[in-house]
Amino acid sequence: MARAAASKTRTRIQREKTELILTAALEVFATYGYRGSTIDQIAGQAGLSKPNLLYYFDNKDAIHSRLLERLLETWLAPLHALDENGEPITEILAYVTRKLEMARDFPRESRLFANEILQGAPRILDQIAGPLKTLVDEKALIIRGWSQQNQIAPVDPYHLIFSIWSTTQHYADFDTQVSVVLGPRAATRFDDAARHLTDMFTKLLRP
Amino acid sequence: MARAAASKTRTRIQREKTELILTAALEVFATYGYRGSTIDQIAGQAGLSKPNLLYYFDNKDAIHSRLLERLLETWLAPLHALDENGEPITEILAYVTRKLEMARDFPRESRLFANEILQGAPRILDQIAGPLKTLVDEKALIIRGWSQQNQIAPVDPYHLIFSIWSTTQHYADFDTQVSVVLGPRAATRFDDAARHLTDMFTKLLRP
Amino acid sequence: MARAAASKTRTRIQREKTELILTAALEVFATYGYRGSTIDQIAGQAGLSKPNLLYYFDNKDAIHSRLLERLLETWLAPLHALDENGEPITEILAYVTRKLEMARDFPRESRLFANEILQGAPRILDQIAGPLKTLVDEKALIIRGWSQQNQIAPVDPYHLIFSIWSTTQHYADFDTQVSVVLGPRAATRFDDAARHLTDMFTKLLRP
Amino acid sequence: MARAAASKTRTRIQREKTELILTAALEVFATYGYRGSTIDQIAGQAGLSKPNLLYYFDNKDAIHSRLLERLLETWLAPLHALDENGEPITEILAYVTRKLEMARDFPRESRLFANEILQGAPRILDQIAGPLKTLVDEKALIIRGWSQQNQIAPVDPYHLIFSIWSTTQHYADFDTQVSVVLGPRAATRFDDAARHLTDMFTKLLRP
DNA sequence: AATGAATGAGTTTTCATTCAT
DNA sequence: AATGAATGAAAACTCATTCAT
Repeated sequence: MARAAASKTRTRIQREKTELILTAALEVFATYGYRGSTIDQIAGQAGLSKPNLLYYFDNKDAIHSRLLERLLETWLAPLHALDENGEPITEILAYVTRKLEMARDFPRESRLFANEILQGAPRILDQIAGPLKTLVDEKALIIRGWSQQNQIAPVDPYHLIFSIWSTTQHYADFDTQVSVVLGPRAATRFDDAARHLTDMFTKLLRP
Repeated sequence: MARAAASKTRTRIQREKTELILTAALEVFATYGYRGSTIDQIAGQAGLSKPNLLYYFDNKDAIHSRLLERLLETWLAPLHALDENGEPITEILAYVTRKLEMARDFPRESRLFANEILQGAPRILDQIAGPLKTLVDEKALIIRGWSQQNQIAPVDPYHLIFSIWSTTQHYADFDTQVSVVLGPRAATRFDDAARHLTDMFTKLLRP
Repeated sequence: MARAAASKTRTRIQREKTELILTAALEVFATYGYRGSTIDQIAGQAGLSKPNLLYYFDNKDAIHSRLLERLLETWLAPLHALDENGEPITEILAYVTRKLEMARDFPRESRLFANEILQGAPRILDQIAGPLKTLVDEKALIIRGWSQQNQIAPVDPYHLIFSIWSTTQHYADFDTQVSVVLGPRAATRFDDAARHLTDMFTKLLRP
Repeated sequence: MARAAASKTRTRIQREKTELILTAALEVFATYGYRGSTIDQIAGQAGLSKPNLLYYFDNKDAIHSRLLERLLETWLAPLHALDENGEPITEILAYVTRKLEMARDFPRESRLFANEILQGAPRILDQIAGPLKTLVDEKALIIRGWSQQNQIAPVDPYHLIFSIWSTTQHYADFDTQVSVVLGPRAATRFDDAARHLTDMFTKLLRP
């Protein structure tokens, strides 16, 4: 009844513990997937007891859902920032760069998202079909506009976006493979990737 | 001991049932991940009883491992086929096309692989570090050669390969998202993707 | 229906296979106990398939019971041979020697028996309460007679028999411990034991 | 992880339940052997639910191992007490008596040990080869000394110790048989055994 | 006789969740 | 807020036994 999650006023401690748990859960879920993660693992990672963790969240699913909710905001921010009034190629390349920086700085978020989509997005299909699709449609329209006005080469805006997503997220989601394949060269993988992707998308879009 | 899996001579039934199980397991593992899948699910999918399934495979892990073993062969075949003596751009575009066809025709294999890498490749790290890396190194050398001889534009062969992998596999691994975002346009997603990717990689590689 | 075990006429092959199975089962049961042994293990040891083994014996219990049945005959033979008309001390010492030889030559039989008694003799209580007790009572009477006629020192015949059983069987049942404790001296353990036990029972019985 | 068994500070309940479980497990393991015992049986005997029992011990083997660990201390105590400076025959007879009392008062411990050795001591071979052998070697030296100084008759100290172990433990390990054979006389079996064994070892050792 | 195939009934263990304090 | 204790439901095997050929 008096669950922390339910009360509207949060104490500082409640907020801190909630964050602590979410951070731990992100780490665990991103590595082992939802079913592969146990509450024990998350509690251990957070330095809490299992029942104490469940004092802050109703159940395992609630933690996961909260993570996914927040995720989408962060996730869509770089695309949000794509400015209709900016210089088209600059805007798109900046978007590529931001996405790649996210892969570098938030790989666990990327993997959490990948895990979820891979399994058929059982928990965030609504968000995909709602906010995400809406935003993509909106930005696709802008890109199509640029294309029609010959500011960039003709390109299918949706598949362009998919290419940006996949190439950048690859460095987070498939990092294990990337690092092994690159061997010692892996140290500079993000810089090398930035150069490569900038080159690739520049050539693609130059009218 | 006297497990079917251990005997050297396989009867027809053994071969059939083994295939049946692997097919069912691929479906289940690709959808729910290793930990998220149960032997019961796989047995159900295969139309067998659980103990009967375990008559053919020693345990859950053995099924998964067998799938991954086979997978790598199929997985590397398109890259294997990249011919040093072919016309460079044609060869690379053909590789893109083959990879995209695999994403279309074997999406479950793609997701099985993605699931495994996402979790840190606990079960196939050896294969990644061994055969896969060896093959990539070999083909990267070829691509670098083409590049140095100006047959294709200068390009980092490793990151080129990553881009090909990620953009094509995206249509299998993130199909849920792709389909939702494209809505009715999803019907032609593979053809549209082929056009888009061919365009993109052509522009990237043209000297 | 046409079970081999049920038919009265046995072919040579049937007899041979039956023996083969019993030998294998003795080995396995003696080492792992009844519950710790599996039909697979026994079949493996015998070089037969599981169903083939069960063609000769109705079930696991039947094999075990048959072993125990036979065992008792062998087991009681040395005591049977104790001759009322022999020289008392000689007779008893000869009995000790025969028992020790059995521990040396048939350790698996000894352990099978020990396992069974340890668990409360669920399967051979009848044999213990019947033939075994009858025989012991009979021989105890003889020993008591010798004792009363001063041919041997006064001794409780039952506890004498228990002492003979325990000291000799110890070398089979606790062989693991005996061998470890004796270390290199273990090689001569049966000869040393013979000397020691002969000495001990001689001193005990000398009037 | 957060298993009760792993935490260092034990609450009262933890200590009590742990004892409760070990007592129950001793009863069950001693009767049915390791493989013949189920966690269900032990939980039932202890009046706990199966998962609750597994809250205190990681698994079946952990319970068994703990029992065996403790056992050895108890088991070796009587031999430990054999005093080099005492009167030799008195010391050895006192040892016989203590061992017989243990067979009477702790028959389940005796059977647990016997079960383990019978199976080849898979779980306590180290303890046998280590502490047990060390102690036996030490005491054998003392006995040999007594023997050489003619304080007791010449005797192989190792085989003497085996005789003491086997004759006394027999009343615990083979109690089923002993009781059936003795019939009504079984009531006084430990007193009769004490008299018999005292007599036997006295005669053996008197110089 | 012999064996590949199949299964029901356990048995061990895991784990999310709840209870009591 | 926090935690030790407890549990039901599931999941991964195991194994004696039967079936079909």
